[in-house]
Amino acid sequence: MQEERRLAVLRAIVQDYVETREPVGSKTLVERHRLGVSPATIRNDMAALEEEGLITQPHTSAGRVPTDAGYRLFVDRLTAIKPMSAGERRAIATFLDGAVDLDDVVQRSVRLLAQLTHQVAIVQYPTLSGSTVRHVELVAIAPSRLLVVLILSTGRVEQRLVEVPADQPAPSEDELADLRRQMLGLVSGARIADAVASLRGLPETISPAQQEVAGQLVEALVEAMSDHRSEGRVAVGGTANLARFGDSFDSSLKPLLEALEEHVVLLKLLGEAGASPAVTVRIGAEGPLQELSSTSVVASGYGPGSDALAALGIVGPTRMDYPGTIAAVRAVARYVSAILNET
Amino acid sequence: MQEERRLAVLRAIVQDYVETREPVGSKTLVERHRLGVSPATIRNDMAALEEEGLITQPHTSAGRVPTDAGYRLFVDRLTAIKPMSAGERRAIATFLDGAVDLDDVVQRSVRLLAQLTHQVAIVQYPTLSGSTVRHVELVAIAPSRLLVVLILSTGRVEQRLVEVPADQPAPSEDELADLRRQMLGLVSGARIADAVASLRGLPETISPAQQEVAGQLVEALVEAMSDHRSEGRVAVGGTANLARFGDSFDSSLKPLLEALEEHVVLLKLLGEAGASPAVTVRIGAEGPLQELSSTSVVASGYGPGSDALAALGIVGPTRMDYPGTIAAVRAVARYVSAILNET
DNA sequence: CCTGGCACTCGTGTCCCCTGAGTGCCAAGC
DNA sequence: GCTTGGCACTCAGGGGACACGAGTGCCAGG
Repeated sequence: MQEERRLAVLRAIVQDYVETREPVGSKTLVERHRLGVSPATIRNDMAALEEEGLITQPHTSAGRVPTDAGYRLFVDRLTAIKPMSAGERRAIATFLDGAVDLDDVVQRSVRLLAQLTHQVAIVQYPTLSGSTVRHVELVAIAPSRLLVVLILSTGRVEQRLVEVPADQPAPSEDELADLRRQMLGLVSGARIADAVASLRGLPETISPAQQEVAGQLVEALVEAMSDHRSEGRVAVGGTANLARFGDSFDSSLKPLLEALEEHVVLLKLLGEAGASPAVTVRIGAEGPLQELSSTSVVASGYGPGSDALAALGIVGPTRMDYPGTIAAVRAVARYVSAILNET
Repeated sequence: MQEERRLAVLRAIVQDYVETREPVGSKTLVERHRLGVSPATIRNDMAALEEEGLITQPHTSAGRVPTDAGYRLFVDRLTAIKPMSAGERRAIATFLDGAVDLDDVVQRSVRLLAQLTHQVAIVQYPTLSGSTVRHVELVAIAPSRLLVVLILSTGRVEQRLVEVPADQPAPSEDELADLRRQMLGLVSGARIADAVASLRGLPETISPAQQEVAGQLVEALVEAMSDHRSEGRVAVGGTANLARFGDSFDSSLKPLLEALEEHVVLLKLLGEAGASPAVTVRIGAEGPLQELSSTSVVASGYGPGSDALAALGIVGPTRMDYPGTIAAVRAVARYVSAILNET
């Protein structure tokens, strides 16, 4: 009974604090929320909540502020994710549907997320490892210059140039076509990880004269498949929203800006969110970086199919609108996944 | 005679102000620089410099601060660009030489610039329009699916997928090879702008049966050539350096962050710098954006050949170390140009 | 033309006080 | 047993008074 009201008080504190950015006192609380009791009662509840470590007061004569644990409880139990309005859904859909290719999808998603949440948005490019091979093409650009093209199920196209060494015979059109057929047979439709394994064995089955060249081609293809750069690539947007950070400027802005430059760090921030299509919330010091202990991360996996391919999300102050943010992240993740499924 | 000393005073003021970030007074000036005269004399000079609009005092009882015009004069006449040290040159060279492709060159350049200047670095991807066509390739991925590959002198590879409509006959291998030969004849080695013009006339010379497909292929090629996205793409780095901005945080940080998100705005900032391989300095309100009136831009064109292809540079507070920054921007532009020339 | 001296300005830091928001606790009431 | 009004207490933040000192402009003498 009182327990219920206490949680209601916590919810009210979180909501008010997020909105006003100021420690919230017992009096203003009863004024703004219909709690049906007097300030004195609220004070008792607050004392209890503080005892439990859910709220704290910056200084003696100030109101209360949620702790990380307070936000945690709020997120886990006190909030129903408010669904996006029809208008918002439509806006998301039309905005993302205009994308022409994978890169465009990612870039639009970042903008969209930043705009919806008013936070810094991060979108990881879909990793190759989870996707499958749609097509492989070999092209002789010049007698001794071969272009290897790899097309993946995500729509990504990778290409590599291969130079045939001067002391090697350049493969003929027919030989090339044959090689291509063999490659396709091995990898078409296969997942990247499997494709790499199959390819490794290919050169041995080829006529010795062409083994050298085939080896090089396979090498290029494997490299394209395990391309580290696109594997770890992320897009960042909405950094201008940092200007609203306000107070915690000096203390947390610099490490955050530094983190945003380092894609590796960002991937660490998104963390295991990429593993599942559910929204993950990391509050304050729960995150992997102690420098960012006053920021939270709301992230979700996305990708075609039910197991996520990559992650997207936002970074913001612990004092953020969690329900709205979670809803936005979830919505964008779903729409992007849907789009990736179509193509 | 006095005129000379006045300029020396201006130089000293700029140097001290940049270093200390505080208005500089007559007394500290004679202490730090061997000007050989007394503070009173300096005061007279300062009054004259202020009369000319080169310096100003924030408030009556404070020292002097350079105006935009003061910085301008300093940059134009009072500073010899200090050459980079041998160590720095070597560091630049080795850092950039490790790049594997064009994107990598650009990304490394951004990091390098940011690190050298401690400012926010901007590097424009080389525009296509100035480069020439090295090769065109047509590949039938499936009977009704053609891949158009365009390779440019800058090393950039663009590709487009073309679907042959169901009601059209798919071109045979021979027809495709023939079409490719014709295309190559028209555009190989040509500048993008010319190539686009030549291609437009191609379909008319083709047998009517294939005109439709040829037209689509030409369309895809033209689109790849005038790809707006890569045309205007820029890389940004070193935003963490914004944290050092210090005082002018609130006023100029937000617009700057916003500008950094908008690539179009960044291109405007770099401005005509891309037109020539010389270093351009834009101080404060000289720039195109009044919101950024307290920031300066130091930029330079770069690219293979003597006429620049794209621009790179840095954005920072008007109060910056111009000689060092100019030297760094120039050095990086030259090295990047050299690398583009090699490949 | 330079220099030392001098009066003047004014931003900044410090101390102090006051106000008001907010609390904790207690005794009375439902 | 929870709730409530009352009350004393704490303390951050704002505002005024004040001294300090950096820096200036001007003037008269070298």
